[in-house]
This record gives sequence, C-alpha cells and structure tokens, in this order.
Amino acid sequence: MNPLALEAQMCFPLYAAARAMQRAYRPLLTELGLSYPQYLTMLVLWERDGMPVNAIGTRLHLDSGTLTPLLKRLERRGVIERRRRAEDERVVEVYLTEEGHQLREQAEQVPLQLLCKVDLPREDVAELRTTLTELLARLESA
Amino acid sequence: MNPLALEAQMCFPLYAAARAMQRAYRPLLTELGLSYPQYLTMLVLWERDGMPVNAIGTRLHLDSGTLTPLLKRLERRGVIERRRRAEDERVVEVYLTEEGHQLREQAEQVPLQLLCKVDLPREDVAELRTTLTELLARLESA
DNA sequence: GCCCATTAAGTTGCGCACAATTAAATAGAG
DNA sequence: CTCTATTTAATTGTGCGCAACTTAATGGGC
Repeated sequence: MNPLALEAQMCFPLYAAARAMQRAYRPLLTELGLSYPQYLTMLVLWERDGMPVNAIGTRLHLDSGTLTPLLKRLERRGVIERRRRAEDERVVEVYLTEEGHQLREQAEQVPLQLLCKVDLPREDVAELRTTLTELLARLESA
Repeated sequence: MNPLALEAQMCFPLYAAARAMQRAYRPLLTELGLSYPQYLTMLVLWERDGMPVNAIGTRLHLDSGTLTPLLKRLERRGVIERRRRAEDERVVEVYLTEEGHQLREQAEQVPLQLLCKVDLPREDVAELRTTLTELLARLESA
C-alpha cells in the first residue's frame, strides 16, 4: 500500500478523531458557556483550586501564550479569578469563583452524555484511553 | 474516582496526543516547508491530483473556511495551483505543480521517521489506528 | 426564458496553539 | 549587597478550525 495514504498512517485518524470529539462536545459545552479548552481548564481547577498558570500549563501541555488569553476570557465569563501571589509576584494563581464552583454540578453530566454519543464498549474506551496516554508519553519523551 | 478527572476521560488523552503528534511532525515538516494541515492536504493530492476544494474537504473533514486560505498559502508556497473548472465555474480544482510532485519524494521518508519517534509495537499502532477510525465514524454519525 | 432553490467557494470574526520575544520579579553566585 | 541568571506571565504574530454569512454559478420547475 502507498505509505503516504491517509488511512495508512496513524496521524490522520488521530487528528480527525480529536476534532470530531471536540465537535461532539461543543453543543454540551455551549450550554455551560465554555469552549472545549476552557472546559479542560475548568476540569483542572475543579480538581485543585488556586493553581498557578504554570501548573495548569504543565497539566494541559499548554504555555502562557495560550493560557493567558484563555484565562482572561474565563475571568470575563465570571467563573475564575486571577490573583498575583503575594510572596512571589511572578506567579498568578487561578481561583474558582462561586459561579465557577456551581458550574461543576452542571458539568458532572457531560462525560456520560458524551460516552452515550460515542457508544463504544466500555472496555474499548478504557483501552483507547490507555493507549493514547502511552502514545502521549512516548511522543513527549522523543 | 472523580468522573470529571482529566485522566478518567477519553477526551483529554485524545486532545493531548493529537497535539503531541503535531509537535512531533513539526521539525520533519518544517524541512518540507509545510504545516501539518498543509501536509495532510498534500497527502490527499498525492493520492489524487486535481481534486475540487469540496472533495478535499470531505476527505479531511474541513470546510472552505479553513481550506481556502490554506490552499492560497500552498499556492504561494509554489506546490499547487488553483483553477476554476471550465464547465462549472463554481468549482475550484487543485493541481500539483512540478515542485509539488517533487516534494512527494522528500515526504516519503516522513511516516517512517515518525514511527521511529513513537516507537510503539507495530500491532499496537495498527490497532490504535483501527480504533480511532471506528471512534471517528461513531462521532460523525452521532 | 424566468425565478427560485441549491451548490460551491470565499469572507468575516473569534478562539485556540505555538514560536519567539519581552517585562518583571526572584534567586543565587561572588 | 550587587550583579547576573533564572523563572513566570504577558505579548506579538502566524496559521489553523469552525460558525455564520456572502457571492456567484448552476439547475429545475413552470
């Protein structure tokens, strides 16, 4: 087979599936008033509130060039607050507002709704998740 | 486990791995003078030359809002030409230039180089590709 | 032939990603 | 204590992705 064929490679299905996933999330997230990357950022903050921009970036593999404007939009949206750390003025810590905390309850339903849309066997999903995480690790280290 | 945890969901590994893949491709594609989506577009054209914008879009799941400026950049780059179809002036057909054809030979090496970077067992890659294609199909139909 | 629905590309506007650079604060060597 | 290197965000510029809309050409009903 042609080694350059779209379907012969892993990269295109990965690219296409990632975008299709975002499209599947979009209607659900629109109800929350969040974009997909904003939703991921909120997931991080719901896990641990008050994280520095830096730490959020490490978690999501994003840099300040992406996060700074994204966080400003989340702040305008009213779900977070950005505060300079008093002991080290370089660091900006990100805190959930009351509205940000409340939004979590609405968000709880999202993952299940999504899984229904996908309708893949539970174990296939788990295995895909594992393999992708493995792939990610190898790509990061290379 | 917290259902909203990043690692509990499939969406984040998919998002992160897709971006890590693009980062892994970047240095290889920079040598060809192409971005990642431009490379995918060239893959489509190397398979079949002279495709209408529309058909390229179907193949890559992209619309004219993305493709039109991308194709203009590929044209400036000198690897393609855009020509209106004579029998139907609505259609723009995309043709490889001589340079575009030649670029294919350089590109032939890219997929293998990438697989080396990833260094996953051959059958894992094949299975991942299959599962992602399946996932894509289900997301598209939903 | 005329009108209207359809189809194809292009345009506009916004929000990521990411490279490269800048600005500001801190830490550490001497 | 001072000077320099490091760390952290922010800024700038480019190229996607995609929704919404516009423009232009075609086709089909009458």
